[in-house]
Amino acid sequence: MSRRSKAESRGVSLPEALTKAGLAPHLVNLLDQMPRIVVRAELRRTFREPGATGDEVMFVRSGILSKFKTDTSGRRQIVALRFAGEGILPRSGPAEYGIQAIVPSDVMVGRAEDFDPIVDAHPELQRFFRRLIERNEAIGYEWLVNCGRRDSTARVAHLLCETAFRMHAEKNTHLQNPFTQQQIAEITGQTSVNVNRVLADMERRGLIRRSGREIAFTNWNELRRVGGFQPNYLFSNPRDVA
Amino acid sequence: MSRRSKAESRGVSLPEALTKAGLAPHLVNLLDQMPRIVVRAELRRTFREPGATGDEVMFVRSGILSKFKTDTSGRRQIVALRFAGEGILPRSGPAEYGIQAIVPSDVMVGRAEDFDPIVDAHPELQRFFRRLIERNEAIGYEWLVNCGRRDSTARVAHLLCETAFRMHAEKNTHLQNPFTQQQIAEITGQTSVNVNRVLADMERRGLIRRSGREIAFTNWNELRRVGGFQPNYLFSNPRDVA
DNA sequence: CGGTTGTTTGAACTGATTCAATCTGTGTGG
DNA sequence: CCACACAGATTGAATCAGTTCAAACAACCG
Repeated sequence: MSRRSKAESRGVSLPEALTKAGLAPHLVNLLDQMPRIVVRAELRRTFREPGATGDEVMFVRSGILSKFKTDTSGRRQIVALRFAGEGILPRSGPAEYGIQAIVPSDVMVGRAEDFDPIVDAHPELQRFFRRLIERNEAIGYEWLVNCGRRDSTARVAHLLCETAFRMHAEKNTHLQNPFTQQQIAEITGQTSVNVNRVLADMERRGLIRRSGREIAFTNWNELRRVGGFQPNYLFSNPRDVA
Repeated sequence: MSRRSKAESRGVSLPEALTKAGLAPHLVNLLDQMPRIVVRAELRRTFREPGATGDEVMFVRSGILSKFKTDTSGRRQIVALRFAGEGILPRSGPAEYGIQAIVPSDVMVGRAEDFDPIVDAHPELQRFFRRLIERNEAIGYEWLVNCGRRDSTARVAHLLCETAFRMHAEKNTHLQNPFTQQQIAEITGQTSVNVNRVLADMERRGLIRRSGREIAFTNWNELRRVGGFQPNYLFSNPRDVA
């Protein structure tokens, strides 16, 4: 029973997510009535290969998807994450990146040919999705700062803070950490060995406490400071910035 | 005479750029008739502060603009570039990044309130700008791979290749390098001291030859290989991929 | 139980930073 | 035309953060 309840109670429905993001009810309905299928993205299996055509809309009902690219020497870099309630818009050509699940995920997949006409017909929808795109752009820029300018501890700290925010971890006291250390390495541009040492160090310094995958934030403010985490960039709507 | 001809002959007109990017003539005209001003972005002066409202469209007539962010400890990271013929679309809220010129640049600035209604009214324009946005996204992802996964030599080599492409350097034989070593460092996430050593090393290895700011590609293929540069991500239109 | 995935640890090494000094080219004003 | 200022490029030495390689350990699952 526990597995089933986890997969479903944790899920985010499409209308729920769209409404919370500020979309008007009649437009929510319009999108909700689009034909689509629900696909399970399994662990350790590539969901979409790099180069796959981008003629799909995706919505993450539960779990987490990652976009990744692979260096010529085969080293993998995760370039974006999509948490439950977030999505991936269609592209006009093939995607340069692949898609893989971080944890087993339920993904709603619709066709671009159904999606695009609806959006074309409603300027309000265009503005809505433009805001989401802007948010993703802002996150990408922040990740570049993370990889380019922060040291290894700060990078991990920043990722933990961002993840807690995007997963709506309750009051930032603890986080059911979804990542393996290898995945943290692939996001923050380092090796899993070093991630391990960084996490151990953060625990020694009293920033977090770990038991299994669960991470307790024993000193949230200090963790934010260490990671240089300023959550402004995560709010797609200017109204939301406190 | 040489200075004047450089500033003007190198400039890219808006209709020229839009047409080349595949936009239909009547839509090119529509955008070209928008009210706008031309502003000179000076060197070493911030053109737009981080947090400035994003209610402007910009088009780079000549020169290069950079988007940058600053870490909490004050270290600067350049997160995107806009070469002549490229632009910056309006945003719904304040921008998280600042804008600064890499070299003195002429920028056409229009108002979002003039721009948005035109785009709203023409689905073809929406598709057009969506493709440009997708291209910028792809470049951002590639930069993440660069910072996260490649060593310092590869990062610089990759940047040089990308710059040669985006500046349409003739047949990839040489490049009027627009960057200071400090700027290369701010793009590739390292220190200017190391960039200096990397460039010297690349010259020693016969990949490039330098005289002043001019860089000659003495071994373009090897430079590409070292930088892991696969230019696919730079083509906004799938047709263009050779 | 055996197999697999992920975590932890150690030791050696290396790539990149830091700090500091020097050098070069260019533009400015006297 | 020279002196000076200034931005940028170059170099050296010391240090350090992060990688690499290798091995051991823990947890989980069929």
